[in-house]
Amino acid sequence: MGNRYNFNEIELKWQRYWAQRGFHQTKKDASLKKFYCLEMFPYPSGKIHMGHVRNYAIGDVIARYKLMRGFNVLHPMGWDAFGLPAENAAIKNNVHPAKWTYENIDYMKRQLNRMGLSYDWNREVTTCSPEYYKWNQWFFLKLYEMGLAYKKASYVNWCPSCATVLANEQVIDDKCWRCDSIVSQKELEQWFFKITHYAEDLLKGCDELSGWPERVVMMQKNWIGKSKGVEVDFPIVGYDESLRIFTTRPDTLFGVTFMCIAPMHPFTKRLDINQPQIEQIIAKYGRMEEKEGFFTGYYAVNPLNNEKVPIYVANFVLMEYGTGAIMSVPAHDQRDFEFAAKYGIPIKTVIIPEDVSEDWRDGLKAAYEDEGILVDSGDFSGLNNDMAKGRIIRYIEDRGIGKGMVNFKLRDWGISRQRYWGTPIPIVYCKRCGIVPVPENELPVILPEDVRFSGTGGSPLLESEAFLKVKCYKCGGYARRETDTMDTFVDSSWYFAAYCIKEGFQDEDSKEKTYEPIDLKSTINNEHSSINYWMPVDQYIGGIEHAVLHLLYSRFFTRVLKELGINSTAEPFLNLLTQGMVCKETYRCAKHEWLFPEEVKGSVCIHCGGMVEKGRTEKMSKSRKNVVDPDMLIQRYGADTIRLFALFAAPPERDLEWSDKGVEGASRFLNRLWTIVHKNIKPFEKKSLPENLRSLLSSFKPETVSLLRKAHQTIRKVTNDIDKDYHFNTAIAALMELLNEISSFEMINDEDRAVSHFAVKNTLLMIAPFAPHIAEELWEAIGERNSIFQHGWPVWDEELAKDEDVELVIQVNGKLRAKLLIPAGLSYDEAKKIALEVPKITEIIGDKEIKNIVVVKGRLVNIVC
RNA sequence: GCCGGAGUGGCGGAAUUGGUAGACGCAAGGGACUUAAAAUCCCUCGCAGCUUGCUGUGUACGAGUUCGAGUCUCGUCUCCGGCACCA
Repeated sequence: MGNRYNFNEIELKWQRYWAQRGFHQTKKDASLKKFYCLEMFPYPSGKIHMGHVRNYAIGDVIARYKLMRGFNVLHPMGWDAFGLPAENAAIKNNVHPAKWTYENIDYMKRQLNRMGLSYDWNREVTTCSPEYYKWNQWFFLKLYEMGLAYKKASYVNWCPSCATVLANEQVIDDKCWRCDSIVSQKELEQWFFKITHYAEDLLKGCDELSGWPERVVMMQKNWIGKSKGVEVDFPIVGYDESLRIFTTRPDTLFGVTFMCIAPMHPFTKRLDINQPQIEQIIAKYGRMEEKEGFFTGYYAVNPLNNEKVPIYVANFVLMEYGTGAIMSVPAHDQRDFEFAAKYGIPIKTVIIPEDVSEDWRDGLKAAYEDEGILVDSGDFSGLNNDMAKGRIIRYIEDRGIGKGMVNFKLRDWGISRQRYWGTPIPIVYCKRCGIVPVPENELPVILPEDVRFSGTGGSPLLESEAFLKVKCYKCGGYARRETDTMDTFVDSSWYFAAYCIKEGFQDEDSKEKTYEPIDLKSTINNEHSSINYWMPVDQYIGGIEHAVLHLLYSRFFTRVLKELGINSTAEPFLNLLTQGMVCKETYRCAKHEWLFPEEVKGSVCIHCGGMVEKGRTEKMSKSRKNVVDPDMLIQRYGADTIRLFALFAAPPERDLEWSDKGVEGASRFLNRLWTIVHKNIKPFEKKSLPENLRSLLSSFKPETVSLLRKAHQTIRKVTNDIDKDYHFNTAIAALMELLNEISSFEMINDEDRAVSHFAVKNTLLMIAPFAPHIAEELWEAIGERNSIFQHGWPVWDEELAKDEDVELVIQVNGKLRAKLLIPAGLSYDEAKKIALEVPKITEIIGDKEIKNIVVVKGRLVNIVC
């Protein structure tokens, strides 16, 4: 590697330079245009992985670019530091979660700095520190006051392996999102945040998320899941009560042939119903393979046509949605159809297709769920079913047997976790006073450190007498502390606001005073607060895996912030970039499962000699043995190369296939840049372009003009590519093209040297956000004094970027037949004339009659004959 | 099943409002330098055919609109992602 540049030396040099000068700190001047660039903060698991590298490289380019564009840039970083792995490590290695976590943070912070990321570390937040989680507790109290935090007994998702409760969002295919264990149902007393209070608003807000990827917005909408319908009461025969159901299909009410209630519906306990059968259904809950149920022995009356219909218990009816009871219309609902077929329940058609020519009534094989005309539906017969919906709802409301209703799939957010390493919930239980919140001035409730980690399940907090025993804040009597901690998603639901405030004052008039690092209280009703200055986040960057969980919770919390008068906007993230995964090819052998590439010789497993099958490229993961270690790469190629490759190999939102050879390519490019600049440092001493450049242009040799033009075109292209959807890959490609032209350019006279210098200077400026260290170093080498980032982003001259000659494409009947260079700006008629004079074209046309000639100015002529 | 997104060389990927398909990079082949290798530099590179410069063909498949379609419309297939008994 003889003449390669010493990246290690220069990268450390500039990292020191930036750090010593506080280069990445924000300016405390509220009159400046701000740009808040945020990447999802990592969980301090030990080391950073390639996904982090990609995420943070993308964010760093944006932050540095905006800095060069003159924005006051907030680019912070922190640690999502509470969570289960720390506790598991404690059990396994007998090390306290705090120690484990902070050591990991130290290591990872060094790694991030080694990448040359432009973070303002003064604003670093660590969620497991009391200065941070105090405010989680403060939020809890506020939500409790607002009636948005409450406790209730409910069936919850229970992961037996993690010994904790999971939110609905954390259950994937009936399995724990973290450990893949089958999740069961367990009845527990839990704290909930009433996110459903904002269901309508969160849904409406989706329309404002124009800076988000469409599919993420769609996923949020689906998750909130609004449906409009009607609730109707069906009187139970021989009983003084009604069964209330919810339906979105009031138009099918006349086709009801049975009813279904959830196994956990209150009626199943109140009425005399076969309990063992219910138990059986509940046991299989969550893992049901087919529709099952049984007849309760009771009947209900359809209030619309007074028909008597049987009531079933059915496993597919959810207690948590609607009323926990449904009307069943097998003719027009596939699910009901299957249930009816299985249990021999009659099917009654009430909607027929408008085109009745087919035999719609005979041998129905599936439910008819499309539009049509109502039949056998009393006064509503003959109506279009869609129109009938509204009328039937009105009829129901007029008769007082039900009312129009909106339902959401979104459930309240269960935040209780039976774990140690999280924020203690600031509540005590008093025999006399019941649930008593910890008063605000007693915060934070500190997580005790002197606990043991046995690993036998259950929270270690239960064993800490000092923590557990407490005086009631109301009556002074004996009380017990809540031992559950909060879901760690609470921590990440507002950290973006914490960054804003960590540094304190924004301007002198502000009444905001930061007596402690994150004082949310001081910002209440202060429109000049730093939160209001920096929020919302202008660009948020992270993985698609948070499309519902974290992003939805953050939107919820930001609404609470707004209600508290802390923040003035309801939406936290203006623009969202969801970067793709980092993938790599995999290898597997029949005996030894997944293999590291080193374990494959030729196409044979080195352990057993068996044939190795090349697996698909998959997301890098330890289990697939296809990870590459960022430390190793930085050691071998330097941070600039890794960053450049991660940005060049694919557009940010797409998956990136890792390629060792591709990294070599990026490295080659930077080395080429290095040698070309160094080769030319002497000639560059004669450097400035003449003032009257344009008038001199005609005296320059064509190559010189061409390089000048290329430089201006590249500035235009790179700027547009970054501004428009962050197309870094094509921006880098354009810079490569420019460097190719610079390298083949021969300098003969002073103006050549000046133009070449101009091209190099701008190449460095444009490469700076991508590969900041080498850019700084070469910037210095060509004689510039200040940091390259203090220089503004280059601007192009539209005149100089204009092509002199353009290639005119001549088509005959849409087929490419000739190309020739013509001066730019020729008129239609001139272009036409030139095209018709090309010998080859006249030959092709021959004596055919020309029917039409289409001219696209400066591009092509199409002769139709 | 429903809702999204995507299909372009050996590979990653480029292609403004429809206007030269394959930018840039990787891999491959050839050459220069070298005792040799590495590094570097130069040339070739969608496929097929031959007269080596041209002709034909080509963006998952089939139609259509258009002077002209990777791009627009309809249909089909495949892949990926999300939701999945939500009444």
